[in-house]
Amino acid sequence: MTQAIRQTGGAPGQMRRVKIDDLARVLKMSKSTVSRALNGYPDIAEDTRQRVRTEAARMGYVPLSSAQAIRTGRAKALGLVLRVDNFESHRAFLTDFLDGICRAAAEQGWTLTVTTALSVEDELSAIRRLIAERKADGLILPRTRIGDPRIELLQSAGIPFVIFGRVPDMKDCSWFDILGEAAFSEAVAHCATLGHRRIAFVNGRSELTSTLQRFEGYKAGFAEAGLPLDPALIRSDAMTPDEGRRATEALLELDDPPTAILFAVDWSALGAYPAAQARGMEIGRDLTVIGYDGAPEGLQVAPKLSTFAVDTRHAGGRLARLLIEQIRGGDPATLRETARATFLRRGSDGPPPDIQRQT
Amino acid sequence: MTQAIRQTGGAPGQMRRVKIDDLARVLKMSKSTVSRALNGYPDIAEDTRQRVRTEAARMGYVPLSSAQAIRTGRAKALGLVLRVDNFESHRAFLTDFLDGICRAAAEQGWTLTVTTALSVEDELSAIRRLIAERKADGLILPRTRIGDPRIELLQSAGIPFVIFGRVPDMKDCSWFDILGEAAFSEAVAHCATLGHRRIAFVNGRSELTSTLQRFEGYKAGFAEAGLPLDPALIRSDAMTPDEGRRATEALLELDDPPTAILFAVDWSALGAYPAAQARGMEIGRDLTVIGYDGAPEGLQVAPKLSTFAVDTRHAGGRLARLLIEQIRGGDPATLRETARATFLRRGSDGPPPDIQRQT
DNA sequence: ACACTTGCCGAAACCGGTTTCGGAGCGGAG
DNA sequence: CTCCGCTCCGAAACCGGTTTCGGCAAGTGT
Repeated sequence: MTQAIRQTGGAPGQMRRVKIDDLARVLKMSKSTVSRALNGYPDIAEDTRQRVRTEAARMGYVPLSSAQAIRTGRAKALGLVLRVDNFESHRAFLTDFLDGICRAAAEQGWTLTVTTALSVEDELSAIRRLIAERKADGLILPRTRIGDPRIELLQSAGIPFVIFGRVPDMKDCSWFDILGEAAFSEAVAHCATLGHRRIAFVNGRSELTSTLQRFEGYKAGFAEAGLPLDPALIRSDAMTPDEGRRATEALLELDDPPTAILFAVDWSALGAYPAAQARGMEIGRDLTVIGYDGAPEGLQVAPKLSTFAVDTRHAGGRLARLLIEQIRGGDPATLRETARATFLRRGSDGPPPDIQRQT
Repeated sequence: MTQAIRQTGGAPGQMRRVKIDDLARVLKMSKSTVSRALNGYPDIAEDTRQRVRTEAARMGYVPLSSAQAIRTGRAKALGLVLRVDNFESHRAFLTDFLDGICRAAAEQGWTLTVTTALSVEDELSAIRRLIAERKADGLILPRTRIGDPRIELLQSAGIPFVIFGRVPDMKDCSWFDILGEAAFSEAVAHCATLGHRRIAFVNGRSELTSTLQRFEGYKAGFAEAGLPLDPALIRSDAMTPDEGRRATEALLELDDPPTAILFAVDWSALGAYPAAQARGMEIGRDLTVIGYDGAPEGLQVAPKLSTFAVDTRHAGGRLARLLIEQIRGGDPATLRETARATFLRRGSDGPPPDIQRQT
């Protein structure tokens, strides 16, 4: 790969950029021909196109994206606004997620512009700024909430966007999502097969759409297993280990406590460990715990946390591709994809104590 | 704040952008006057400037950054390439770091373009791409390594950059850094004051410049305290809990084991907990452990990890400001800043067992 | 009253690309 | 031989800003 050729008489450090006029001059062609050749216009002879391509590569020509942007209206940049106020949230998955987006974007010559926000208003104004300056041609919306204001904003502004999650009654929305409901009905089925009958559920923050879906899966699992649903075994709004611990304690103090607890979030499932330990219970033997997310922290506890792993990198990649497709004119309603979380059975689940005694 | 006024006869959803010509027409001025008024040129009457400013705000005019970029050569974007291969690395600090950068950048109307990389070559080519397309006017380099190839690349390309860390003999480099050496000499002094004499040090990945600096601080602390340095008490390349655990085990198996262990990285300090537990030792009483980073995971263990907290958000903010300053023409050699980590005394440190018995 | 600044603004060039439009050159049909 | 259509390319307009340059009007000195 011989590229980035040293410029003629440039100063040693500060070598000048190769621009399209330079390329055209060397090729003895007009710059319009060069541009059209590079951009795949059909009215350019294949032979000419090849000559342009190779010379461009030899001279290390890279079009200035901002110059293209002004005419094409596309900055070839994706936008991502991260909420950093809810202290935990992404963290563990963030690098994977970003990597997935960036790789997929880079493949097509796109980049990612990120911004952070501390509140809803902050988030919306960040989005507005991004699109006003055209720092992004479209947006990826993580953590969709019920009645998400970002969606309304973007739809009314006519800006392409794709959401990580699903919104129920929303037309003209593109999305990628992990089927949380499938995971939790599978989790219930798994526990039922092991012999559990009292299976609790500790859900996450209730304004998120994913929370709703996971709960649906939990209920569907009970229906399929033919088990009765007990409202006392259902908690929500636990996102942290601390909240998970308190939820676990409350559940274990019931007259008829659960033998298995399903957590919508790994991070809160970690709170079950100190709670169980405090009561002299051993997780995996006296109490089954299953999480969701595939957080690496689940490997640091003993026994290791059984969980439904989400391929966040893959999700990021798919989201980026869907969004680019949409920006290029694809119909949002057809740009939808889902994937399943994969169950990682590790040490924190097993048959309930009464079954164990029988054997 | 009445902004984003509805356009004249635009379609309901797709309202048109206000461009500088629109603004000029409404103001009955030439667009060059408008531009110069907005950009603070001195040859514009103050009265005119005010009229332009208020009308711009009223109409919700935001200049198209890519259009400005083509003439000014500045995209008003900072670049950040994240290494995501070394599985841990940023993670816990990433959102804070990003937030710091984004807030500081946004204050001045700048944005952040991020890319990920899985290897050194990947990293360098990502940087090249960013600057070739001018997706970034300058770069922030986190995690500086000894003989960092990114620095050479950027210096020879004449691209502004600022490093999070310090490089010893490097001229014309701008940086922000936390004084790791100060933290570790303080840590040694703290332990010595508590009565410890055998104070071990478990350092991080040896190719990082910060690793070197923390070790310098450790040595300086011994010199100041008048204690003898024992090479047997010094380990390195521990970045994960697992590596931290193994290092701790090795240290505790010495004939004359340490009574305190200083870790260059919180994440590896967490490994001391299972190691101590396995030997029936209680951290904070039988063994003093002090970390560095201020990772939130340190709050999830018992006793809570004493550590030197780094304000990563602040670091990001300062880095962004220094870089913008440099892009605007500031001299890199003068754009340098450092800050100190603050010791958070929690539960994992205390006097050594022999002292405790005496009292 | 006259030249000479000075303050302030408009016209036009420019940045680096993309896209429209028209036309030269050529082959085949009539 | 002419006319037509097709292929392929160049000239020029264009995108939305910034910056240079020059000129008009008012103010100043004499």
